[in-house]
Amino acid sequence: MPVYNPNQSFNFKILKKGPHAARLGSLQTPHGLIKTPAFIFCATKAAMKSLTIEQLKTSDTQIILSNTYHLMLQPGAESVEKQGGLQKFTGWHGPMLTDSGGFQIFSLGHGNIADEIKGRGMPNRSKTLLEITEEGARFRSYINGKEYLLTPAESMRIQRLLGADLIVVLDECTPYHVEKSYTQASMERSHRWALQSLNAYLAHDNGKQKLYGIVQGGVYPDLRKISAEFISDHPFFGHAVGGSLGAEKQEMYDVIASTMSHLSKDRPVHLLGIGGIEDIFQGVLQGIDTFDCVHPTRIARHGGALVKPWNRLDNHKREHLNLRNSQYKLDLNPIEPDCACTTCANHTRGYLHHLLKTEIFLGFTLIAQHNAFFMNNLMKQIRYALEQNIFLELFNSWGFQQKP
RNA sequence: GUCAGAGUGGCCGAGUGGUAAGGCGCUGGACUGUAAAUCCAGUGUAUUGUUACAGCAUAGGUUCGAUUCCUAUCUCUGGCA
Repeated sequence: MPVYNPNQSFNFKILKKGPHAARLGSLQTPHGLIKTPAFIFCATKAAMKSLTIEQLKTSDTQIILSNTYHLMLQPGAESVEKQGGLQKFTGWHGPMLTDSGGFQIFSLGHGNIADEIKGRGMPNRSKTLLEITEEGARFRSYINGKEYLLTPAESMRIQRLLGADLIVVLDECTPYHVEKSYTQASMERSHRWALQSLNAYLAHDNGKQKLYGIVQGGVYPDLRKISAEFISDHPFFGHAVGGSLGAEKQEMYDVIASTMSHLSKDRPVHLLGIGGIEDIFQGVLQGIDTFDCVHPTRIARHGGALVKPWNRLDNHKREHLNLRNSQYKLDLNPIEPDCACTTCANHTRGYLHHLLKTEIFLGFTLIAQHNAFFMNNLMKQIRYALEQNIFLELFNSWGFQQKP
């Protein structure tokens, strides 16, 4: 595990170029080196749900992220700062990223992504996003009802106190079901917020953090071009691709492709919120360097274990097994026979099924550990393939076809 | 033995002279910058389904109609012997 080195500055190197826009790289931070392409696990409230730091290390995790919004409400940014910053607070001494709260401007107003895309709204839950103005976003705390105004400068201040290596500008993650005119106006406001974030960041720059600018523009190629060029034109350390990526996978891949074609090529690029297996392959092919997603850890808590295509018994549409299903009750196989994780080494599907049915937390932990190992191993294989010039062979061997 | 109370779907548990609420369980599904160990749907039998037939311990009875009222029986719980 890398140790914090204040003299170690940031840099991003492209070590090798792969097919299409794919690239192998390294991202140096004061808390350690991240080999890219890499996956960032979500420890939103400064904790990986159901996994310990030790278990994260065991599965070769490189970097985790936490969230400005959640930590602002509880325990408060000052509290984390007084306790030594996120790394000391969590016990994770490797690289970290914090999200700006921009996604909560979406999720606390519209619910989760699937619900918004499918038009299901937010059943049984009142909106705690009160309004979005030029100044920022006003929220009502779901903990104590107190109102908060999150502005670009405030997000930068909080992220500075939290102390992650990589931080991102405040933006609005645009929904799918809005008019193009809304997406455009939102994008333009996010651009203004990006500059305010950048200025606030530069005013207090202490060399310990680097800032990512976020590309918006929804599913519209012309807006993505404008946004990508805007972000590229300003001195952000890295770029992130955010906002609505569409309702279907092909639409997402098209949005990523059009965005990437207009971004400057020398900075690290993060794809916000994406972590499906195929999505990662397609993203890498388009030049994405880092990904983050709640999916591997969330589905683990719902009984979902990630599996490679050749280990899926019947349903090839889904990238995981639902171990709650009765078909696994007496299954003596591990989640995957060819997996080297500790869960697969020691436990059968039948046992994991039992843990899920009896609601023993260990079940979530064991599946989450498999999923964490799976994701890190996937990225490892991708990096190896890029290094050995066999990325497309790997890509094809997993059953994916190049899109678009 | 006697007195009292109680028997409702796989389980718990409402309920009432007009055809059994809600949980749990079970079976699936969803989940992509985490208000998510959450949410959604189905769950007596037969048919794709409208529908048909069962059904509130068991057997009778009263009634247009009984899970509800009456009688007997069985079982359980508690008190007294």
